[in-house]
Parts: sequence; structure tokens; C-alpha cells
Amino acid sequence: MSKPATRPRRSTEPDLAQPTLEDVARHACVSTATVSRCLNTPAQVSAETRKRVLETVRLLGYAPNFGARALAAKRTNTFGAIVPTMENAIFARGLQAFQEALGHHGITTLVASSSYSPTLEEAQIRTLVARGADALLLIGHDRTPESYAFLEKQRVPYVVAWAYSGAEKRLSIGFDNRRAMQALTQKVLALGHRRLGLITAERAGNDRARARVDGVIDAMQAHGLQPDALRLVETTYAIANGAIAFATLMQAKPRPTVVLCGNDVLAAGALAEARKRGIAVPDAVSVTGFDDIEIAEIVTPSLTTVRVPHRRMGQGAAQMLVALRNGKDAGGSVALDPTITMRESLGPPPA
Amino acid sequence: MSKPATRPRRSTEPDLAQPTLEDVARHACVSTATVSRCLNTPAQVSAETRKRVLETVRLLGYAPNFGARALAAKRTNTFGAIVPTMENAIFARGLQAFQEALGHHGITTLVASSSYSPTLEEAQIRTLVARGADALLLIGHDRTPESYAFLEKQRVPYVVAWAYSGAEKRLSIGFDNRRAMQALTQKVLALGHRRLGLITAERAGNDRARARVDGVIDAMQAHGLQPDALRLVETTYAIANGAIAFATLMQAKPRPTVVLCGNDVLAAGALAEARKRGIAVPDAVSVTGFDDIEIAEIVTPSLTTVRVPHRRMGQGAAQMLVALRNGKDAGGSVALDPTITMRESLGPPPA
DNA sequence: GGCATGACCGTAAGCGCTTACATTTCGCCA
DNA sequence: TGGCGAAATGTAAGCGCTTACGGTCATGCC
Repeated sequence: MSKPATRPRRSTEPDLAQPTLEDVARHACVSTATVSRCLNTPAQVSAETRKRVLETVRLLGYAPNFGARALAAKRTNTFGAIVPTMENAIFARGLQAFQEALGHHGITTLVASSSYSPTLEEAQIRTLVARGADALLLIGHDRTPESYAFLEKQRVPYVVAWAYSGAEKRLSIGFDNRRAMQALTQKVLALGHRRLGLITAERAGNDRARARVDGVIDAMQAHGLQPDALRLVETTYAIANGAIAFATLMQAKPRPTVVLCGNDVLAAGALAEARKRGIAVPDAVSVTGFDDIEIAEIVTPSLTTVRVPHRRMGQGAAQMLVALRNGKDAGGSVALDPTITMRESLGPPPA
Repeated sequence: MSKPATRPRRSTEPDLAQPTLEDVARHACVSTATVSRCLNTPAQVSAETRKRVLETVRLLGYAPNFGARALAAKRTNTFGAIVPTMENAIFARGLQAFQEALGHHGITTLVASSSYSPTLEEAQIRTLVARGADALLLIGHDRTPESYAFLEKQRVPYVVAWAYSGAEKRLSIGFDNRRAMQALTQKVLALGHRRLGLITAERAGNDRARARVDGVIDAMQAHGLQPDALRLVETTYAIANGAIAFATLMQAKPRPTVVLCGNDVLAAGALAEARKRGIAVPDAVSVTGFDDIEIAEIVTPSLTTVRVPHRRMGQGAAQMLVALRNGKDAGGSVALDPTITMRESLGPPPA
């Protein structure tokens, strides 16, 4: 009577059902504990047993049930990453590096995208945490207070990437968007440009976009330029919108001699529009981008832009999160240096 | 003795720990079953009790544990998608549509990428299934026999997208890559081209790439052209490789008058190389792509390519999988029609 | 030869949830 | 008023895994 009659829940065709740890154990004539150890801490099992068990695993096509594993181990070996968009290459390279780095630690990456919406991002954070993400990679500092509160309460380690600012005390890895854009603007001004156009991505909920605009203004001030020397158009992320914004700027009078863009995608749209309108770049007007994604090199003319250390951010973030997850010290925020890639789209202003 | 002393595993700070179903039950003075019912089948609970329970849920900030839920319910409401790459936009739009469609059904999408490797893909399939994916979206027909065997054995519903072939009996939604490329080649031949270059992605493990090459050959045969009129270069997926391959083709003598590319990424590389070498496109040599991703429109000259119904494939695949998961009929494979987008990069051969 | 020492392995308790089945409650009709 | 079926709720058995704890040997040392 010590073992009550069990209700058979199992499929009636045991042969076709997913094999379980127990099946493997039975076939290999060991206990479930040993099988589990073979899979998780192989060093604790003798070579002979291990071989036999792994053989059986392969034979039965056994795959551990994730839910059960997470439930028992209270750890999923899954990290989450929430990026604003996956529609273009901006975060692709960094994410790739992140995933690769985590892969070396046996960690799976779950990717979600927030469509640049803090509200949506908050929902994604909750979803990923409920799904057991051990740690999270987030982009930029801007998000709802509830998001941060939730993360703290749940004690989920996270790191902010693609942005670095000495002012924020939370862990981050990235570069100073403001300084980077300031440096680029400086080069532009040094070439003699005095009337600037700026196409920025939406700034609400996007600290990187804001910082880049601020960088432009910083540089202008340093050069003693008045704010009205800058024409600013804010639009959402898409090639087509870059084109529209460029058209708008070209109607201003006097016309800007250079159009700075908050990212390469908008810049690509601007270049396409320039070509459509027969405006020579950079002879009639210069254009610059930001990010240095692949298209920067293949558009005509090729794009002068800010090269961002995508891969190093991804790898670095992975390292930091692994350390945190293991209860170790992540070593503090990291500031990386972006550089400016000079190509054809930037030249001196027309005479 | 019926109940042995329990080992306390629980956190020593109950206040900070995640609340469990049991906590909610205790606070609301009901059984765990009732709480569970409130969350999953509210109709089975009296309005009064339901209100009290949901109140408690909010109060405690309870969030169900995904692993436990999956384990007990044997269903995760999670579908998986494995695409060859996320590095560029090729699958982005389709994936986006897939995710959106599933979202309407309360289903989360897990995305993984196989880097065009069947072996890696097999591992990804196992991972996703182990993670409880209720159904899978796969790209193309080519994969290891073990992958298919595994899927059948585990009885995981799946659908193959981005490819359709009457010959395969497995469920798929997509278009006929071979016929599409044949149609494009026909246009090329109709313009008078007789010496063709073809840059293809690696064909091993990639039925779409093979089908596209076959399509070119079909069209050539229909025109009575000998096979040696085609120069073929196979390379891996990357802009830079497209450039190298183009350079190779340009050294052939006699030189091809048109370079067909297996996809837009390779074509973008080819165009960049042409520009670098001062080869006018399409005056000196024509170039075509395949996929019609965003860059096709912004490169110079803009790219003549095959427009693929990305979004409809994503949505259709989602619908089919939901039906299958619910034990309903998915309605059979779907063949969609790609169309040819004529732009600037294709013209008649030089005189 | 006796005994401490590891290396290896088995036993079994839970992880937090769903759900089959048992039990209670309640409305309603004869 | 008694009885009966439906509705509401409780009870408790697992889901498949990890891991603390304890047992069993062969080994090495005095």
C-alpha cells in the first residue's frame, strides 16, 4: 500500500512517446540520478557508465524536458535579449556575437523585439522572465520605471548595452552616443559646413537618439554656431522615412549643406531621395550616417558614418551577464570607443 | 511516518521570493486548484471567488512559473522558428508576420538560426522541442534525415516555408524557386543576353539555392543554349563574397553580359564590385538579384529582382501551424506566386 | 589486517503547476 | 420536506527533472 495505484497518464504507445530520463535509466540499467549526472556533471560518473548512458541517450533520441529541468534546477540556462528591432542589421551583428559567446557557456538566447516601445518592452521583459530567463540584455537606458522595479524585485541580472553614460549607475556596456556624434559633427564643421540638417529617429523612449542630437548641438556650440543653423526633422525608423525627411530638409531655405542622420537606415533613405531628385552627394549636399552597418558600404555614394563596436558590445554583455548569473562580479560598466569611418558621402560644402 | 521530514529548499526570505500558486491559494483561502481554475478556466469558478482570487494575484504580484506550467499541462503555447540567418533582412519580414499572426492566438515565438547548416539546424530543432515548442516553422526542405525522423517521432507539427514543390508531400507554404528563377532568366534571355554568369549561394543543404540554379538551366535549355554559356560561381552568403564572385566572373573570357545572383545580398556585393572596377551596370553588364529585400531598392543602380511574398508566407505558416496544433486540418500545402520586379540593373547586352 | 578515504552510484524528495476524481453545497421540484 | 442533479470546490497524484544524502566498494595507509 505504500505506493498507491498510479493513474496511467502516459501515452498508450510508449514506443512513440518522448523518452524520459527514466526510460534512459531503465535501458542503461542505472538510476535516473546517474543519467542526470552524465548530462550535467559528467565528471562525477565513471567513464564506462558514462559511455553506456550516452549511447542509450542517442539510441532513444532522448532530449531533456526543458520545463522539468527548469523546475527542478531553478535555472534555465537561458538568457533573454530585447532589442528595439530585428528588421534591419543594426543589432544583428551584436546579437550574433552575444549568442555565440553565450553558446560557449551552454546558454541559449531568447530574442524579443520591442519595436522601440517602452510599454511593449516592459511586456517583453515580463514574458522573458516568466519563461525563466536567467539574465537579460537590454538596449539603452530608457524604459518604464516599472520595468526597472520589476527587474529589481525579481532579482534578474541585466545589462544595458549600446549606451554608456557615466551618469547612470546601472551596469552598462557601450559607447557615448553624444560624444560620438559630437566628434562626427566636428569633422563636418571643420570642412566648412555652417548650415546643418539633422534627421533623427524618434527621441521619446530612445536615449541614444536624444544623445546623438545633443552631440550635434554640443559641437555647434563649441564652434559658436547659433541653434537656428540646425534644421531638425524627427521621424521613425525606416528607409522610406529617411527619404521623406530628406525631401523636407531640401525644401528649407537656405538649404542645409549637409544632412546628418541619426542612423544608417535613415541615411540610406536620404541618399536614395537625393539621387531621385538629382541632388549630387556630396557635391551639392553631404550626408552622414551612424552605426556603420553593411549598407553603409554599398550605397552610392558610400556613407561616412560612425563605426560602432557591435561585436565587442555583444561579447562583453554576454561575459558580464554570465558573471552576474554565477554570482560573481561583473567588473563594472564598460565604455567602448566608436570611430568615424570616412567614405564618399561627406565632402566640403558647395562653393 | 507517512510524511518524511521535508528538507527546506525554499528561500529563507519568503517576502522576496516569487510567490507561488500555493501562496495565492493560502492568502485567498481557497485550494490551489481553484486558483489554477481562475487563471485558466475562469468560467468554472463562481464570480465571487474569482474576484477575490484575482485580487490576491494582483496583490502578491503573482506570475505563473512557465516551466511548471508546461510540465503539468504538456503545452507551452510557444512555437519555434528556425531560419538560416538573422544577419540580414531576408527572413525578417516573414518572421515578423509569423510572430504577429501567432501573437493574436496568444502564442509566443522562439527564434533560432541555423547558419545554413543542417547539422546545426538539427541541434536547434532538438533544443526548441525540448524547450516545449508546440510546433515549428522551418525553411526549405533540405535537412538531415534525423531531423525529420525526430520530428515525426516526437509528433511535433511543422511546416516548411520559403519553398514549395509539388514533389514533396510534407506540408509547405512558399513558391517554386525553380520556376521563379526560370521566369527571370527568360526575361534576361529575351533581352538578348547569351553569355550568363551566375553567383549562387552554397547549394549543399540548401534546396532553394539548387532550385534557382536549375531554373536558370531550364530557361537556357528552353532557349536552346548550351550549358557552357553559363559560368557559375558558388560562394557563401555575404556581400563581400558577392563582390569576389563578381570579380571572378569578370575575368572570364568571353565575359558574361549578365550576372544573375542567387539572392539580393550577393547581388549587392556584385554591384559594389562593379562600381569599384568602373564597370557600368547595366550598360556593360547587367545584374539581377532574388528576394527583393530593402537594399534592392537603394543600391545603385537599383536591382531587378524576384519579389517574394514574405509576409504571406509568414502569416500562412502561422495559420497552418495553429490548425495543426489544435488537431485540425491544415488544408494542404500552399503555392504562392513570386513576381519579377524590374528596376535599373537589368538591360540589354552591350552592342 | 583494520580502517579511513574517495569514487561512484542509488534513493527519494521536491520544484510549481494542472486536472481527474471525490466531496460538498445549493437550488429546485415532487 | 426529502431527494436529486448540477455547480463549486477540495484533494492529491503526477508531469520529468535535479540533487542532498547515504550506501557500497576498492584502495591505500599504518
